[in-house]
Amino acid sequence: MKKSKINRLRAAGWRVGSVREFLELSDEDVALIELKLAVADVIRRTRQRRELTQTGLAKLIGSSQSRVAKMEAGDASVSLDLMFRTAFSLGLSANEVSKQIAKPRPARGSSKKVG
Amino acid sequence: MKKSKINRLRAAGWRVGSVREFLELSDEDVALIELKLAVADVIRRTRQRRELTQTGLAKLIGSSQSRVAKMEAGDASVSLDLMFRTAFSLGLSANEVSKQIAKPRPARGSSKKVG
DNA sequence: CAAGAGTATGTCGCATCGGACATACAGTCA
DNA sequence: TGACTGTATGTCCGATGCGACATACTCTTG
Repeated sequence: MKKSKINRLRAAGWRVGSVREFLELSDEDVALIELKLAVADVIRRTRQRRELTQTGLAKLIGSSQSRVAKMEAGDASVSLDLMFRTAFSLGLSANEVSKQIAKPRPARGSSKKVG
Repeated sequence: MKKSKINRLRAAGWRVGSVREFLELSDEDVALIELKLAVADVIRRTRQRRELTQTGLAKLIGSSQSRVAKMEAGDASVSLDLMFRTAFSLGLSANEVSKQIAKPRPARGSSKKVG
């Protein structure tokens, strides 16, 4: 295993910095992961705003609910290509996605703190 | 063949709209292709600004010159993941990439006109 | 012209991605 | 409690991406 579990960790509230040395992650890897997580968040929020279920979105993009779930979880098995394509299917433009990403999101998951 | 040749066409100076009906391209596909082409441009310009050859950049990202060439050509065999990772390796941040993309680039390739 | 540097194109084998399916988990309602 | 809806997780296998290599093209320099 190398980057198969990173997203899980990060999604669970870990600060990336804390696992970076432990796993072998380059700066670019970290940046890419954070980008994916940001896009994942945009997708989830947009889907919810559109009042779509994961299943509904899956149908919209010609995929399955599990893919959507993984996508929103920032799972390593999902590419940026699929994420952006999905965002576009939700009616977002590239610029809109960019703006949503730039904007700091309200720190979800405040429970599992890290020392 | 479906989307294997699109980039070539587009890169050769075609307006995407003109081939859209001919090939079976959804709006999302088109948006994704344009995004890739935009990122490709950012990469090329940044590489040149850093006075790197494609071979040099390839070494930098642990890949080969041919990959870099395809990447900058917006070839369909290159993922957004690789492109962003490359942009990050060049020292760009996600926001910097976004800004570069937003900014309209100066219409490269004025030779092979269409129509 | 030759030689070299830089870039482009095509292909191959292996690794990863993606849709599908099964199944588990979390909430809600009666 | 059971039934139902929505979400998460794990796995399979066909499809696609990637590094590598060969090779061709484009310039420049001599």
